[in-house]
Amino acid sequence: MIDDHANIQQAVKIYKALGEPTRLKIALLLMEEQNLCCSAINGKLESVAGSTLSHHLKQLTEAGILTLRKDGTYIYYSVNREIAEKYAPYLLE
Amino acid sequence: MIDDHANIQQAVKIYKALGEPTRLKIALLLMEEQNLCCSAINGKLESVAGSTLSHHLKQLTEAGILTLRKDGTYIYYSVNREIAEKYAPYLLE
DNA sequence: TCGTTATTTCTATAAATTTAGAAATATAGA
DNA sequence: TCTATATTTCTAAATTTATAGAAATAACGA
Repeated sequence: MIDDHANIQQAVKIYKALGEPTRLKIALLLMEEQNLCCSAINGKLESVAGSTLSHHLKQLTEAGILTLRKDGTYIYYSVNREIAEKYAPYLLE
Repeated sequence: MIDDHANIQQAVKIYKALGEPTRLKIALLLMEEQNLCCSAINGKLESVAGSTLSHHLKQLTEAGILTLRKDGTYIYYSVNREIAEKYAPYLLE
């Protein structure tokens, strides 16, 4: 049955998160250079408001695509490679 | 550079297509059983209007996830395995 | 404590997407 | 040709999503 598929909802979340240009670029950026903080990511994207970036990072994180590490005021993001391999190896190219 | 990535737009299209529950289910259905026609697919989904299904199939096809073969009045859909492997091996599980 | 920087939450608006009914198109068979 | 079935296109309504400004929260260093 189709329901054998582990958690279709989770997969939808992952693909929805990656199916938006800004978020896909964020994921690709983080594949090139792990452990970037919000403002570093923002510096590499063209004109996105902080609040918008925060919203995108939240979606990517809630989908499990990104992990984060807090250090003081900063939050460093990285790609979860296991998720990328299983759901979107395109990111690993 | 991030732009080394072949056709980010195409990847966005693919992930956007898969990031919607009905469309992801269609793709999973077609992994189980290739060469289903519109109405056969519709019979396996709960209550979707024909026009809605048509719209979803169009998106999946334009993203390259599905291929089609016309035979008379019928159109048979299948998953493009190369695309699935590269972008969404989750489908192959 | 104060001021600065990093990030999030709240709120509203604009844009995009999902959905389906109705009409249109296409093809097969009687 | 007529009829029935399969699928698409057109249109519009409802829902969701992306966006950013402003205010809020958090943590650092002076």
